Amino acid sequence: MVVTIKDVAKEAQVHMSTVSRAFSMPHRLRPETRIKVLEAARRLGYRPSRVARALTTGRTHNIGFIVADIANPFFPPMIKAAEHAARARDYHLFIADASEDPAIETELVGALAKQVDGVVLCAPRIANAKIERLSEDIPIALVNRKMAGVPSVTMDVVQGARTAIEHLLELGHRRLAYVAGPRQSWTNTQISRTVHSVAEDRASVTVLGPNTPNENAGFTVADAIARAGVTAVLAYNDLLAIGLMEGLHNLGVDVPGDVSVIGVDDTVLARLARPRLTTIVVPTADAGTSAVDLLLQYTASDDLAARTAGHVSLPTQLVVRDSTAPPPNSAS
Amino acid sequence: MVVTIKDVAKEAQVHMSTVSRAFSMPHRLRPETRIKVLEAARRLGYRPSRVARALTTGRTHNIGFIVADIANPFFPPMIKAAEHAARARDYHLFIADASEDPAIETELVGALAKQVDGVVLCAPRIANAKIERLSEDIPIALVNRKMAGVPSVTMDVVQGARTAIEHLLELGHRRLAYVAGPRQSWTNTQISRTVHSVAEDRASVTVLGPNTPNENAGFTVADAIARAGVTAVLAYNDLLAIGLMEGLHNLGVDVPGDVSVIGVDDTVLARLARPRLTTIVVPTADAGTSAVDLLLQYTASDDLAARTAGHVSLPTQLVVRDSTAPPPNSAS
DNA sequence: TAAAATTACGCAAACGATTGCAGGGCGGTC
DNA sequence: GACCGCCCTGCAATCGTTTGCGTAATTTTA
Repeated sequence: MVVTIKDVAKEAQVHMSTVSRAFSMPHRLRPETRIKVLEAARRLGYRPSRVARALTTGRTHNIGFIVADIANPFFPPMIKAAEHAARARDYHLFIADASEDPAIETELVGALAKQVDGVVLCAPRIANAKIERLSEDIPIALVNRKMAGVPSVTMDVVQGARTAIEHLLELGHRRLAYVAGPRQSWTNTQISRTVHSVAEDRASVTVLGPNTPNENAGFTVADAIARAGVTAVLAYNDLLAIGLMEGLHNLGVDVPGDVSVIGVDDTVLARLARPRLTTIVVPTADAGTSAVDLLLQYTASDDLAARTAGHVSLPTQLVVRDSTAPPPNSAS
Repeated sequence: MVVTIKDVAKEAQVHMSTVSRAFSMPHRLRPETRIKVLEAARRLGYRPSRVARALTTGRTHNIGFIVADIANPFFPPMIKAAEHAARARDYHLFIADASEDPAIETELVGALAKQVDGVVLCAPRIANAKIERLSEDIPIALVNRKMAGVPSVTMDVVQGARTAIEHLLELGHRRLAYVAGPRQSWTNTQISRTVHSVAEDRASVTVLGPNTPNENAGFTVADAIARAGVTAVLAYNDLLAIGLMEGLHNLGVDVPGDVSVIGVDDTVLARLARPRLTTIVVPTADAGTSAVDLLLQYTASDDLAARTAGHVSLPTQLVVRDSTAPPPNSAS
């Protein structure tokens, strides 16, 4: 029913191995036989079986791509870019959604391991130690996490958070809050540290969290923010920030009149929200592309000892919109 | 390096075939040997190779999932649901992004065909005839397209569009516009027809398009809308609607004061946009789940003749928010 | 033009599982 | 107590490629 290499061999009156070579090492064939084979293949509509090929070569030409939550608008552009990059190199992408759960995440790399050449973990929620262990079984590349010996791409959120806080300080804010994300998130740690170190003795900072990074959690935390007596807040991501803004609006707290809000990611939502959200732009698409590049580059060398784990750090920047303003009584 | 069925066989002192059976047909084994094997497998950390298994059985336990544009917020919830549904049945998902291009879409199913048991085409942009041809090579399930002999799930957008238009008519609008989506989109055809048939002699309807279904296109079309002298518009999807609203705002046209706008999909964006977008809610997640269910059910029977292509139609409904109001001089 | 070097291609053994077939052991029946 | 049948497990072919090895064919070199 399906046409195999053997059919092509018969059609072209050569041996299977010659057909195989016509595809994988064309230059080792006499031009006329190569043409004869390719012609026969075309005639029969032959497509090599990637499965069979994978079995002998040990390379599936597939990549696993695990994200915390596909529905979080932070990820789709990254997935899209990664998928295109992979395809350009004749790779295909398995997508899996870990539902923000470390256990599922771990399980997923195990499940995928046998049918991919490597997996990229996006914003992983699992511990470094476990990643280390997993990466002994299968090449792993990380997005938004940094680990020695593991290829990774991070977004320089420290830089972004620094300018964000400086922005708030310049506006005159002295009582800040950080609405934290998931505890296991590397980005969360980075931002949190930066907020503290930049504010230092120039402003107080209250931390609220950890939170699941979605709008609901943001909405819920609004109450605590209102009571915390802060005039500005940086949220772990846009989703939390937007939920928070809704929550505050709901409580009659004006943004940015009473409280300024800054998000992170610059997802589509940020421009749309009212007030338009001041946020930190992160290059998600670039991250997706770089991640598959690094992974492929890492898996390229066959002897494991020689493997070199590249790292790339992507710049971020603050985009000021309408959700930030001077604190309430700064005019008085 | 990797542990194979042979290693387990040696460890458990049985033949490979016994190991194989311990997994695929446990009941055919004496309990003690089964335990012995499973125990050995566990000790060695054995995981069957899905690749090798695929080669003999002919079933990869993978599904291809092709969407027009991952970055369109319409798709992520669908992908997420589909991925979860697939995983629950021990299937994995290949995601591919066709970039709204029929040629790429066709190419993708070809590329994926050899390593999946079937592919679901979401909101396909390719012609029926071609789908028909493709589905001879590989089982296909459709989302938002209906074809005899091909499993499919559609969202009853006719129902949704009807109520949307009725809503506008009730508000008093008499000059309507439909901002069309991609020509090849089945949904687009459905909506367009419905708009005409419902409006009929109760209102005029201008069609603008086709358009690529993104915000940019919506923004661009604003000018034409402003000039068309219409008081209400239904857009092919939320993206177009939101872009249009921005464009109108930019031209000093008030929504909904001067022009009412309705979208389709109820993506996250609809609630966030200002004014909040009146739109047609479509059950994307259900569609994702149903699609893989139908596909798997379709591929279940081995003899092709007996295959039966199921179809499910999912209900939609209008959610009225702030982007619709009576036409301008209805008060005068 | 014969020997040497190279090239082109066939042969067959993998890769890691599944599965129809068959044989050995054991219990039940007459 | 011999025979029949079932249950359990081993044997080996198979899925569709790749690839090291060898040999025949061709080209290069002297």
